[in-house]
Amino acid sequence: MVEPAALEAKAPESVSELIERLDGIADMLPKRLGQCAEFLRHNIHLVAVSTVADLSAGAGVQPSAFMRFCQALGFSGFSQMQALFRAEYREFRPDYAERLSQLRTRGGEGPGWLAANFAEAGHKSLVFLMNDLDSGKLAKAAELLASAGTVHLVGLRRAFAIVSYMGYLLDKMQVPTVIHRTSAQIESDHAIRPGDALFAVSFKPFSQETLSLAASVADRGIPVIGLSDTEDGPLSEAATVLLVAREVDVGAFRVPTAALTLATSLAVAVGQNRESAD
Amino acid sequence: MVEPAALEAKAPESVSELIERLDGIADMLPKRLGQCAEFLRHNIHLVAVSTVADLSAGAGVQPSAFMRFCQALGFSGFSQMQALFRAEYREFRPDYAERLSQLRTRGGEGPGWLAANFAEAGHKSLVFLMNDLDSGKLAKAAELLASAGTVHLVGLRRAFAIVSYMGYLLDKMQVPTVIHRTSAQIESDHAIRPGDALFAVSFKPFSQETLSLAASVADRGIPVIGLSDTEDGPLSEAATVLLVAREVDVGAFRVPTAALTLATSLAVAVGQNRESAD
DNA sequence: ACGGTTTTGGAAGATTTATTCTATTTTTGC
DNA sequence: GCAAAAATAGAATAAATCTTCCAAAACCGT
Repeated sequence: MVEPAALEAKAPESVSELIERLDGIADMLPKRLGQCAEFLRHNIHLVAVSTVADLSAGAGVQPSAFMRFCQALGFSGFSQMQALFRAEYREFRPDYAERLSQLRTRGGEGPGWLAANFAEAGHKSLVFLMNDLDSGKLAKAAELLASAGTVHLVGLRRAFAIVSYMGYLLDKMQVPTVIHRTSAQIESDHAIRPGDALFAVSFKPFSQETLSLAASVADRGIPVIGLSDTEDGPLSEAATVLLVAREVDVGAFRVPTAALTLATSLAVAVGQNRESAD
Repeated sequence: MVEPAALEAKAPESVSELIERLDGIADMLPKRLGQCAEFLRHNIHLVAVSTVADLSAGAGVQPSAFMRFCQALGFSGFSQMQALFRAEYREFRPDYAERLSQLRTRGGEGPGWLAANFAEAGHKSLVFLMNDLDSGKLAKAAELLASAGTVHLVGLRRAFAIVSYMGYLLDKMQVPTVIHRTSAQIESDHAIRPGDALFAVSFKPFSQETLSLAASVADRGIPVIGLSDTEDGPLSEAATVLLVAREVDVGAFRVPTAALTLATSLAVAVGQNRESAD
């Protein structure tokens, strides 16, 4: 490889910059260096805590190849690249770990300890969300809801909080929205008309009412967007698009962090889609 | 220092275990080793990405002192201790960074990008929560709610999702609970009686209805536990205990991740307090 | 204040880890 | 299919990092 001196002259100064460059040159990299790029793409977080030997082994190349890869990225060597990741790491979690471990060890019970556990579970849930998220599905869901006349929301028990927050957001963005099954049985299913869409939220153990509403609406050919904590639950049959948000439990309890994050993203996307359509 | 051979024989096998041992021996450590312990307590997250030279400099001691410190903890040396942290690091963020950066760099808009931003904001909110959390206040709040006859909840607009999830949890744990201001104005403030307690949630811009309910209840000498996104808002006057959960915004929007996590912790703590009181 | 014990600082030694070099293989252009 | 260029593997070298050692200092009980 001939290095285009002018172009690669300076090393990336942040991880984002690095990834940008990585994507830029990934296609024109020779075989072994390509392996390095591929491996890095999927294991970029390992750089901060690994040696070249580890990483090159992971990528299935010789240490020297990985070395050349670092230089192709514009670094003087591996160490300079690693320094970037270590710096970012130090910044990203100021002293959360400290706080967490203090709360965790001091006693091992009490509300503070609980909060620490829920917070840690929340972190993990968000990680899972980002790993599993199918942004194509999310985009499709946003599209369906954006083109609906009225957005109908349904979700009971633990799912109700999700639905109510989504209702709040949609209303704030002036999207016509109705939350179903709140007070008694007043809201008739017939309020959901062709041209509308239904957003149904249900987690294990599924609430029969939500499922049957989703099923009957789907039968009438109206789009149903589902949100659940599993791919293959009963919602998957009725739903045109099924979004999944797994949560990490703390004992018998959970905070629906991932679901709420996903639902909020969806609501905002719907609002933006509508706006640009006007 | 004489090492009590039998006791310190084996090295900690997890970070929690390490911290436990650290707290156990912290008091009986000589000066320099004590400095190491103190520094580690506050910068424990640095171990994964630093050298002994870095850490010993941070603690203000010689590298050899830090070395002895590691051994006092039961490790063969610094490397063994560091391996622990690196292993935990690898687990804790599987490949979230990868996912995030992919979504972040690919395009820079669309629902997937939104979700990535909200997820990142969620992480930060949880970090702030753990840093700012006053576990004494949280315990006090749990105590007040646990000793109340009926727990009354109020929160409108964006706060309603928090309140409804908390209501769900408390109900599930058989704590007598009422959510106020849902359907019309039917629920009279007079339903809140001496011996009860009110949990009021309100974020900027504050909802007048929530505030006035909280104020009138507080006037009658009934405990009010507040949850807000700021320390010095109008809720601080009425509230016996005020909990704070700051959230990181994404543009004009936010996911109430921290507030929901805090509220859930509180609800579970209340449930546990009640149970043990029965 | 003294002798024994513990702790410390600094430097020397051992080990791991990063980096470079070169012969060999693979690819590329013609 | 051949020559030139590029890329690679593996070993050799250089650098950094960890670890041990020991003389000097601080501490402690008497």
